[in-house]
Amino acid sequence: MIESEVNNLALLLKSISHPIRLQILCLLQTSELSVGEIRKEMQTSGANISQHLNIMRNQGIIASRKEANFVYNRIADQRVIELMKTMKQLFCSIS
Amino acid sequence: MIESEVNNLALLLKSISHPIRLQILCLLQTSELSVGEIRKEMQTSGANISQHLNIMRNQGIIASRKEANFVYNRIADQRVIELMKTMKQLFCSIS
DNA sequence: TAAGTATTTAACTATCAACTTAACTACACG
DNA sequence: CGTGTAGTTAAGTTGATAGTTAAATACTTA
Repeated sequence: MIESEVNNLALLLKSISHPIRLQILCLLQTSELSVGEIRKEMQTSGANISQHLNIMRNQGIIASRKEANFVYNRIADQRVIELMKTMKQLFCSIS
Repeated sequence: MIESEVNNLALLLKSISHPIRLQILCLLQTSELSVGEIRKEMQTSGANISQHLNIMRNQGIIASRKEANFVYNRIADQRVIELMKTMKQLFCSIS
Protein backbone atom coordinates (compact mmCIF):
# COMPACT_ATOMS: atom_id res chain seq x y z
CA MET A 1 0.00 0.00 0.00
CA ILE A 2 1.37 3.38 -0.95
CA GLU A 3 1.18 6.29 1.44
CA SER A 4 -1.82 8.00 -0.14
CA GLU A 5 -3.74 4.73 -0.14
CA VAL A 6 -2.98 4.19 3.54
CA ASN A 7 -4.16 7.72 4.32
CA ASN A 8 -7.35 7.41 2.29
CA LEU A 9 -8.18 4.03 3.76
CA ALA A 10 -7.62 5.39 7.27
CA LEU A 11 -10.06 8.22 6.53
CA LEU A 12 -12.61 5.80 5.16
CA LEU A 13 -12.32 3.48 8.16
CA LYS A 14 -12.54 6.38 10.55
CA SER A 15 -15.77 7.48 8.91
CA ILE A 16 -17.38 4.09 9.57
CA SER A 17 -15.80 3.35 12.99
CA HIS A 18 -18.73 4.35 15.11
CA PRO A 19 -21.63 2.18 16.28
CA ILE A 20 -24.28 4.53 14.93
CA ARG A 21 -22.60 4.81 11.54
CA LEU A 22 -22.04 1.06 11.30
CA GLN A 23 -25.65 0.44 12.12
CA ILE A 24 -26.78 2.92 9.49
CA LEU A 25 -24.63 1.11 6.93
CA CYS A 26 -26.20 -2.20 7.96
CA LEU A 27 -29.66 -0.77 7.46
CA LEU A 28 -28.71 0.59 4.04
CA GLN A 29 -27.17 -2.68 2.84
CA THR A 30 -30.37 -3.78 1.12
CA SER A 31 -32.45 -0.66 0.64
CA GLU A 32 -32.53 3.08 0.42
CA LEU A 33 -34.04 4.71 3.53
CA SER A 34 -35.14 8.17 4.61
CA VAL A 35 -33.62 9.84 7.66
CA GLY A 36 -36.84 9.23 9.55
CA GLU A 37 -36.90 5.55 8.66
CA ILE A 38 -33.32 5.20 9.85
CA ARG A 39 -34.20 7.04 13.00
CA LYS A 40 -37.00 4.64 13.87
CA GLU A 41 -34.45 1.81 14.08
CA MET A 42 -32.10 3.66 16.42
CA GLN A 43 -32.06 5.21 19.85
CA THR A 44 -30.82 8.71 19.24
CA SER A 45 -31.98 12.12 18.06
CA GLY A 46 -32.65 13.07 14.47
CA ALA A 47 -30.00 15.77 14.71
CA ASN A 48 -27.46 13.18 15.74
CA ILE A 49 -28.35 10.86 12.88
CA SER A 50 -28.20 13.73 10.44
CA GLN A 51 -24.72 14.58 11.65
CA HIS A 52 -23.52 10.99 11.33
CA LEU A 53 -25.01 10.76 7.83
CA ASN A 54 -23.17 13.94 6.94
CA ILE A 55 -19.84 12.50 8.01
CA MET A 56 -20.38 9.60 5.64
CA ARG A 57 -21.66 11.86 2.86
CA ASN A 58 -18.54 13.95 3.10
CA GLN A 59 -16.47 10.79 2.77
CA GLY A 60 -18.47 9.83 -0.34
CA ILE A 61 -19.84 6.68 1.27
CA ILE A 62 -23.45 7.77 1.29
CA ALA A 63 -25.47 9.57 -1.36
CA SER A 64 -28.79 11.24 -0.76
CA ARG A 65 -31.68 12.38 -2.88
CA LYS A 66 -34.52 14.58 -1.81
CA GLU A 67 -38.12 13.75 -2.56
CA ALA A 68 -40.89 15.93 -1.19
CA ASN A 69 -39.61 16.68 2.27
CA PHE A 70 -37.90 13.34 2.75
CA VAL A 71 -34.23 12.70 2.17
CA TYR A 72 -33.50 9.19 0.97
CA ASN A 73 -30.06 7.76 1.65
CA ARG A 74 -28.14 4.95 0.04
CA ILE A 75 -24.62 3.54 0.07
CA ALA A 76 -22.82 5.28 -2.76
CA ASP A 77 -19.77 3.04 -2.99
CA GLN A 78 -20.17 -0.61 -3.89
CA ARG A 79 -16.82 -1.37 -2.27
CA VAL A 80 -18.24 -0.37 1.10
CA ILE A 81 -21.07 -2.85 0.62
CA GLU A 82 -18.48 -5.54 -0.08
CA LEU A 83 -16.44 -4.50 2.93
CA MET A 84 -19.48 -4.69 5.20
CA LYS A 85 -20.23 -8.19 3.91
CA THR A 86 -16.70 -9.34 4.66
CA MET A 87 -16.77 -7.83 8.13
CA LYS A 88 -20.07 -9.49 8.93
CA GLN A 89 -18.72 -12.85 7.81
CA LEU A 90 -15.53 -12.44 9.82
CA PHE A 91 -16.85 -10.88 13.01
CA CYS A 92 -20.50 -11.83 13.41
CA SER A 93 -21.97 -15.15 14.44
CA ILE A 94 -24.88 -15.03 12.03
CA SER A 95 -24.11 -12.74 9.15
CA MET B 1 -25.70 -7.57 13.38
CA ILE B 2 -26.72 -7.45 17.01
CA GLU B 3 -25.90 -4.47 19.16
CA SER B 4 -22.86 -5.94 20.90
CA GLU B 5 -21.41 -7.02 17.57
CA VAL B 6 -21.87 -3.53 16.18
CA ASN B 7 -20.15 -2.06 19.23
CA ASN B 8 -17.25 -4.51 19.15
CA LEU B 9 -16.73 -4.04 15.45
CA ALA B 10 -16.73 -0.26 15.89
CA LEU B 11 -14.03 -0.60 18.55
CA LEU B 12 -11.97 -2.86 16.33
CA LEU B 13 -12.26 -0.52 13.34
CA LYS B 14 -11.42 2.48 15.48
CA SER B 15 -8.26 0.77 16.63
CA ILE B 16 -7.06 0.34 13.04
CA SER B 17 -8.36 3.65 11.61
CA HIS B 18 -5.11 5.53 11.71
CA PRO B 19 -2.44 5.76 9.01
CA ILE B 20 0.35 4.66 11.34
CA ARG B 21 -1.61 1.72 12.68
CA LEU B 22 -2.71 0.64 9.21
CA GLN B 23 0.87 0.78 8.00
CA ILE B 24 2.05 -1.28 10.96
CA LEU B 25 -0.58 -3.90 10.12
CA CYS B 26 0.61 -3.93 6.52
CA LEU B 27 4.17 -4.52 7.64
CA LEU B 28 3.08 -7.33 9.94
CA GLN B 29 1.00 -9.09 7.28
CA THR B 30 3.82 -11.43 6.34
CA SER B 31 6.26 -11.40 9.23
CA GLU B 32 6.80 -10.67 12.86
CA LEU B 33 8.83 -7.49 13.45
CA SER B 34 10.47 -5.73 16.37
CA VAL B 35 9.49 -2.19 17.33
CA GLY B 36 12.80 -0.96 15.91
CA GLU B 37 12.26 -2.74 12.60
CA ILE B 38 8.81 -1.21 12.33
CA ARG B 39 10.24 2.16 13.18
CA LYS B 40 12.77 2.02 10.33
CA GLU B 41 9.90 1.87 7.84
CA MET B 42 8.08 4.85 9.26
CA GLN B 43 8.58 8.54 9.88
CA THR B 44 7.82 8.97 13.52
CA SER B 45 9.31 8.52 16.96
CA GLY B 46 9.73 5.19 18.76
CA ALA B 47 7.53 6.43 21.56
CA ASN B 48 4.77 7.15 19.10
CA ILE B 49 5.02 3.72 17.50
CA SER B 50 5.02 2.10 20.92
CA GLN B 51 1.83 3.95 21.80
CA HIS B 52 0.11 2.92 18.57
CA LEU B 53 1.17 -0.70 19.09
CA ASN B 54 -0.29 -0.53 22.56
CA ILE B 55 -3.66 0.60 21.26
CA MET B 56 -3.76 -2.48 19.04
CA ARG B 57 -2.49 -4.78 21.81
CA ASN B 58 -5.26 -3.60 24.08
CA GLN B 59 -7.73 -4.42 21.35
CA GLY B 60 -6.21 -7.91 21.03
CA ILE B 61 -5.13 -7.33 17.44
CA ILE B 62 -1.42 -7.51 18.09
CA ALA B 63 0.53 -9.89 20.29
CA SER B 64 4.11 -9.35 21.38
CA ARG B 65 6.90 -11.47 22.71
CA LYS B 66 10.11 -10.26 24.22
CA GLU B 67 13.47 -11.68 23.22
CA ALA B 68 16.65 -10.14 24.62
CA ASN B 69 15.82 -6.49 24.62
CA PHE B 70 13.71 -6.58 21.50
CA VAL B 71 9.95 -6.85 21.45
CA TYR B 72 8.63 -8.77 18.46
CA ASN B 73 5.12 -8.03 17.28
CA ARG B 74 2.69 -10.03 15.21
CA ILE B 75 -0.97 -9.87 14.23
CA ALA B 76 -2.79 -11.94 16.84
CA ASP B 77 -6.11 -12.29 15.06
CA GLN B 78 -6.29 -14.13 11.76
CA ARG B 79 -9.53 -12.31 10.95
CA VAL B 80 -7.66 -9.02 10.88
CA ILE B 81 -5.25 -10.47 8.33
CA GLU B 82 -8.24 -11.47 6.20
CA LEU B 83 -9.80 -8.04 6.62
CA MET B 84 -6.60 -6.32 5.53
CA LYS B 85 -6.46 -8.52 2.44
CA THR B 86 -10.01 -7.62 1.50
CA MET B 87 -9.39 -3.91 2.03
CA LYS B 88 -6.28 -4.01 -0.11
CA GLN B 89 -8.16 -5.73 -2.89
CA LEU B 90 -11.05 -3.29 -2.70
CA PHE B 91 -9.21 -0.01 -2.18
CA CYS B 92 -5.69 -0.35 -3.58
CA SER B 93 -4.58 -0.36 -7.16
CA ILE B 94 -1.93 -3.03 -6.70
CA SER B 95 -2.66 -5.11 -3.67
C1' DT C 1 28.73 -3.09 37.89
C1' DA C 2 28.75 0.70 34.44
C1' DA C 3 27.36 2.05 29.96
C1' DG C 4 24.58 1.36 25.94
C1' DT C 5 20.48 -0.12 23.34
C1' DA C 6 15.43 -1.11 22.96
C1' DT C 7 11.15 -0.14 24.51
C1' DT C 8 7.67 1.74 27.53
C1' DT C 9 5.38 5.08 30.33
C1' DA C 10 4.07 9.64 32.13
C1' DA C 11 2.97 14.30 31.66
C1' DC C 12 1.60 17.74 28.99
C1' DT C 13 -0.54 20.33 25.07
C1' DA C 14 -3.25 20.75 21.15
C1' DT C 15 -6.65 19.16 18.29
C1' DC C 16 -10.66 16.57 17.11
C1' DA C 17 -15.11 14.02 17.79
C1' DA C 18 -19.67 13.29 19.89
C1' DC C 19 -23.90 14.73 21.81
C1' DT C 20 -27.46 18.20 23.22
C1' DT C 21 -30.22 21.99 22.48
C1' DA C 22 -32.15 25.35 19.86
C1' DA C 23 -32.67 27.73 15.75
C1' DC C 24 -33.19 27.36 10.92
C1' DT C 25 -34.53 25.79 5.99
C1' DA C 26 -37.50 23.30 2.84
C1' DC C 27 -41.52 21.51 1.46
C1' DA C 28 -46.67 20.21 1.71
C1' DC C 29 -51.22 21.19 2.37
C1' DG C 30 -55.22 23.37 4.32
C1' DC D 1 -50.29 32.93 3.89
C1' DG D 2 -49.85 30.00 8.15
C1' DT D 3 -49.07 25.54 10.32
C1' DG D 4 -46.95 21.03 10.57
C1' DT D 5 -43.48 17.72 9.34
C1' DA D 6 -38.68 16.38 7.80
C1' DG D 7 -34.24 17.36 7.96
C1' DT D 8 -30.12 20.35 8.61
C1' DT D 9 -27.03 23.50 10.85
C1' DA D 10 -24.80 26.17 14.59
C1' DA D 11 -23.09 26.76 19.15
C1' DG D 12 -21.54 25.06 23.17
C1' DT D 13 -19.78 21.47 26.33
C1' DT D 14 -17.42 17.37 27.31
C1' DG D 15 -14.49 13.76 26.58
C1' DA D 16 -11.23 11.32 23.60
C1' DT D 17 -7.15 11.14 20.65
C1' DA D 18 -2.41 12.35 18.83
C1' DG D 19 2.08 13.76 19.23
C1' DT D 20 6.25 15.58 21.86
C1' DT D 21 9.51 15.33 25.35
C1' DA D 22 11.65 13.41 29.11
C1' DA D 23 12.12 9.98 32.40
C1' DA D 24 11.93 5.17 33.54
C1' DT D 25 12.49 0.10 32.79
C1' DA D 26 14.69 -4.02 30.99
C1' DC D 27 18.12 -6.28 29.15
C1' DT D 28 23.10 -6.90 27.13
C1' DT D 29 27.74 -6.71 27.12
C1' DA D 30 32.20 -4.84 28.15
